[in-house]
Order: sequence, then structure tokens, then C-alpha cells
Amino acid sequence: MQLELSVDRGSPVPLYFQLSQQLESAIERGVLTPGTLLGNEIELAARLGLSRPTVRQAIQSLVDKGLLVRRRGVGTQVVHSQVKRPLELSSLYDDLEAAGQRPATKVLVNTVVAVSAEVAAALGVAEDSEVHRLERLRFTHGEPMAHLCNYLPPGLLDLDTGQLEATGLYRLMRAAGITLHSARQTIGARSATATEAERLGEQTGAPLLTMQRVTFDDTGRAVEFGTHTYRPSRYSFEFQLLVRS
Amino acid sequence: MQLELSVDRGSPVPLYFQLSQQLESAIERGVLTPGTLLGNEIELAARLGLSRPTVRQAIQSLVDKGLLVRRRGVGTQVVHSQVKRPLELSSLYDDLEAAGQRPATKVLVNTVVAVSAEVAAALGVAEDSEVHRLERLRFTHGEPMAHLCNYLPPGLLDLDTGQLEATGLYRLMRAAGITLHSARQTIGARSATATEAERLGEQTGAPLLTMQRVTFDDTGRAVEFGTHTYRPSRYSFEFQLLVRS
DNA sequence: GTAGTCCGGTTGTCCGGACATACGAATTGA
DNA sequence: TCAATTCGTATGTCCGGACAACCGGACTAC
Repeated sequence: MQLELSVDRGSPVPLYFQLSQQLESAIERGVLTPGTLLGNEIELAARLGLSRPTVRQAIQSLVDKGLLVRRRGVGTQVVHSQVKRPLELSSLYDDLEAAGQRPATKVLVNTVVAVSAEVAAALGVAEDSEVHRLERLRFTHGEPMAHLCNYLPPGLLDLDTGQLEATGLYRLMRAAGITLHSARQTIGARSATATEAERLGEQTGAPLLTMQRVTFDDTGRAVEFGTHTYRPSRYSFEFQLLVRS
Repeated sequence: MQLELSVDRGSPVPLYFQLSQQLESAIERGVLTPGTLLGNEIELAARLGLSRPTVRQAIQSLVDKGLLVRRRGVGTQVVHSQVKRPLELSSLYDDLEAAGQRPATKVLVNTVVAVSAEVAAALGVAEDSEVHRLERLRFTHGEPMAHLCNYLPPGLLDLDTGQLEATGLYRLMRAAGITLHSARQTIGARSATATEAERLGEQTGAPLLTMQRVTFDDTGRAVEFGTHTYRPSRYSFEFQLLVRS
């Protein structure tokens, strides 16, 4: 049997993208089982009425995602392992929502302050400028899970406390037309201070998972600097890595 | 002024790869400064005597690495931020060596044991099979930094204690012809038990950074399962993320 | 029986061209 | 003066073809 594939030339969606999505969904649904040979590119192109470069572009995008492996002289086959999703720059709020965790947010601080030296260096703004300062508690199932402290350059975004409690910061930024590009982050651990413990419902000295992140948009401007602390009993970082070749 | 670019058609190295390497090195050396327009693809192709698809392939690879940004109707420009290296599946040993930290390893355990249920599930081997069990301490500057506990499926690799103390596990696996493909990992934190604290020179109850990882080769076989604990005062995970678009 | 060689099949690389689409700036109009 | 339109230019998509490099199995020769 062969997979049902078809493309719609009337659609504004690129042909290679239509194809790669169909292949991806077939793999996800288990129609294309691990180890299956995809059949040669030439014949696949002929069957769909596409050119080989277009088919190759579709396949290549799935190879980049780690779903397929190509072997010269052999063929292209579905990768054998449980690749979920390679790591991407993600929003804690979105991650929790996708996991069905019903995140809730309480805004503790939402003001404009003069920058500290550390924040100025991280964001790349002048030492005498002002920045937005944001402090939030994130809950799941009514229990505190993380404390989020963020700084944003001035004039970038209107930060409405109501919106911040209803959704995540990244979503607000995207809605404001900011296209996120990359982030530099550090994950570590340390003991909770008394105030941190109080906030998160832990005991003083309890281990905390920490994350610092600077996020850049596509012009290279730093758009956010955050220092987060997580309760390790309720949260850990989980992700898939691919080997770059 | 224009960048000096040239390709060698006699070389077995693909043309697009020669070009992308030259561009990357130019960016790295600062010859191409952030924000610089790369000049249109057509003209670039003509100047090098290449076709546009070849030039595009070179540029695309750098876009994927996060070094360049394309804007339709505008051009391709060097990205503005301090992109170091996007996260890849890396070896602790190699990372430390690259940072000039002179890693040292002490092998505590190197035997074959019957699998536990947890390890069998992680590696995807039968419940009654045997696996290599490896326990190591990793030092920098004479101080313990991490405790590494690993399990490998049987018959995959000869594990020589001498070699393990001289280099890293991933290097040995690559040398044995295993091509690593992907890994699934979890980073968390917890308190040190008495024995863990003893091993790492910490106090009981001190916060530890933990990492669990299952690594797969390109056939989808699990080739390694590891449970690592790090001293947070001496180690943290640091990496660059790119937005998948 | 074993080693070396040949060959079919598949992906890798590269070409030259064509049209579509989006961005930005100059131009035009109110 | 300001908004809408036009237009040049760059990337985005797609085509059809060509040859090279590599893998694996079959065949052959020793």
C-alpha cells in the first residue's frame, strides 16, 4: 500500500510545505512506521506531479526536524526513535497550557525603574535609562510553581497587569509585532533564601532550579531579560536535542 | 569594499559548503559586521560564477545556524546579536576541554550488571538482559564537579577504564563507529543525600543540579542512559536557543 | 570459499531559468 | 501636509535536467 498524498496548487501554501506537513502527520499518526523507506524521490515527485527539488525541500525540512534520515544509495527512512520536539525557545505559559496544566499568574510588581548595572549589561541599554520591571508568580492547580522576574527595555510594550494575568509575556510580545529570534539562557540551582521560600511555599534552604534568559528579536535587540526560580518538585526542564551535522 | 570570496571547483568539498564556511568565518572574524547587507543573491552568484540555488543553499545553512536573517524585498543581513552556538548534543568532557578547564575523570565503577526496570525501560532492552554500568567522577582543577552514572546496552562497546579516564564517553562511542543522532534530557534539582554529598565534597542537603539523558543513534537505538549530578556552584547549563520558524 | 569487481539504484550536488510575493521608497493625489 | 498608489528590488517558490558519489548485492575470478 502507499500513502495518500496530494497537493493543492491553488492554495497559497507552498507545495513543499503541504507535502512536508502531510508526511509529518503521517509519521505522527503512525501511518509511516519507523524504519519505513520513503521510496525514491524521483518516483515520489512523479506521483505527485512535482519536481524533485520541491520534494527534496519537503524531505529536507523533516530531516532537519529529526524525523527522517537520508542515506545515500539506500533511501530515506523514518527515524526509529521517539523524537518528540526538538528544543525551541518556548514560553512557560504556553508549555503549561499545552500540557493541560491550567497556568495562573499573579502579578506582584509592574513598574518602571532605573536600571541596575547587571540589567543594563544584559539588555544592552544605557546605564541611566529606565526599564520595565515585572515580577510574577506562576501557579498550577492553585500551587505556586515559579517566580518570574523580568526586565524589558522602555517603550517596547504596554504592560497591562490584567493581560499579564490572563496570558504569557511572550504572547503579548508577539501580539505587539515583535518577532523573537534567539535567546541565551543559563540553568542552575541554588538554595532558597527566606523570602524566596516564603513566596514559593518551600522551606528556607530548599533547593531551587534557576533560569536566566536574555531574549533577542530578529534585529538583534535584546527585548527581555528574566531571572526565574522554579520549585524542583513541581518543574524540570525537559527537551529533545538533535546532533548538528 | 567587498568581501573576498572564491571557490575551488577542483576541491571535493561542495561549492555551497565552501561558500558558507567563508561567510561564517568572515562573520566570526568581524569582517562582516552585524547589520551588514549581504548584497543580492543574483549578483553574488554572478560574482562567484555560481548559480543562484547554490548560493541560496550556502546562505540558508547560515540562516539555520542563526547567523543571518533574510527579509524578502530587503535583503540578507548579518544578525545583530551575540549568537554563540545553538545548543547541540554535547559531551561534558568536550565542553570542559574547549573551555580550557582540563577535565579529569576517575572511574568508580565499570562492570556488567542485570538491568533494573527503570534502565530497561529507558534503553528499550529486555528485562532480563545485562548492561554495562559506569560510574565516574569528573574533576576540574582537582575539585570534584560532577558525578556521572551511565548505562549502556550490552555488546555495544568495549569500555576500558584507562581510556575512560583519558577521554569522554561520547568520543569513545564515535570512535567505535556509532553516530549519535538525538537525545532526550531532563534537567532538575534536588537535595544531596549523605553519600552524594560525600562524593562531591558538599554538605548533606545541599542543592544539586541533576540531568538525565537517553541518547539515540541514527537507527533509533538507545545507546546510552545517564543520570548525572552537578555541583551548582561549579557548573550550570548555558546555551543559545533559536526560534524555529 | 573468499576476495575483488561490476552494476543498478538512490541520494548529493549543481545548473539556468521563470514567475510570485513582499518590502521600502518615491511618486502622486487629496 | 498627509495618505494612497506605484514601482523597483530583493527574496520565495518551482521547474526540468545533468552528472557525481555512494551503498549494497550479484557476479566473477582466483
